[in-house]
Amino acid sequence: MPELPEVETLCRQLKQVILDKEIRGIEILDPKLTAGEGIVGRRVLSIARQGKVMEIKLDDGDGITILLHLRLTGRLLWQGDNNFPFPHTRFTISFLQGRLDCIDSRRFATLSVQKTRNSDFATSVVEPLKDFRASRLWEMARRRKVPVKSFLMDQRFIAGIGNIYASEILYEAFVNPWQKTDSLSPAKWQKIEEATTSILNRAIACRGTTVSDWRDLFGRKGEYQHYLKVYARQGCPCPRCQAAIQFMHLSGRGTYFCPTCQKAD
DNA sequence: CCCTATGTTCCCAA
DNA sequence: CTTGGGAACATAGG
Repeated sequence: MPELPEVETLCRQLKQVILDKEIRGIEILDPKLTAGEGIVGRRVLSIARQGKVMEIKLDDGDGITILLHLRLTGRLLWQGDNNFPFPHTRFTISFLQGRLDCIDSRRFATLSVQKTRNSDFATSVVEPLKDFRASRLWEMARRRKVPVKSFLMDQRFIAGIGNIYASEILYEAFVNPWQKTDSLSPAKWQKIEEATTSILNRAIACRGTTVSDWRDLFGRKGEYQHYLKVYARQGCPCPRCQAAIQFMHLSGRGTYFCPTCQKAD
């Protein structure tokens, strides 16, 4: 469910409620999850995101970091009034001011606690809103023969783009999802760079895309679903040329595109 | 009962 | 080594 804009939304909202607050307790309700040692009594130093991974840094000399990946159906919900936990609540972290619940029907979400790493080593993984440059994409992709949609969604190369935004980005950039990365022109990479930046920023401003499960930290739906141009719109007219949006599988994932606007080079 | 699903990882075959 | 396909994980909803 959560891709980069959704995780970014949660990070920003979490800062409003738990930054500098002390953890009073943790309760693990799903036996699949084991982490959680040593966080009680610590204070939240910072909340950040790397791709779809949330990093909550806690203070102390040997600072530790909570790492959370929500996978497909994970949610975070702030319960300011100590309400009863929702069904499928997998763990809760309590503060004096309220409780942070992780709800996850399919139980794919992962939680871990690690010693805080000193600084980010120069990674080769691109963060779309930081160092996303067409030249860099070209450099990574020029010797590969994967479909460009698979490349955009490959977290080893680019952090945070999932199935919804990959379809939207390629539509916006006039790129065919099946086109192999080694055959994309620099001009197309430039289009991809621009589309990615504008779409992800707008989706963040909309607090994410709610097509089924997604809710923000306070239980509200996002708004970007109103701006989707191809995702989940098979048969609808293309906003640019009126051709029917098509749906096909690519590497096992539903892929939406305009057969007219997104022809391969 | 059938199919689908916003993610990731692993196994296997070409 | 690269790439693609399929299954697995576990569950809800149409």
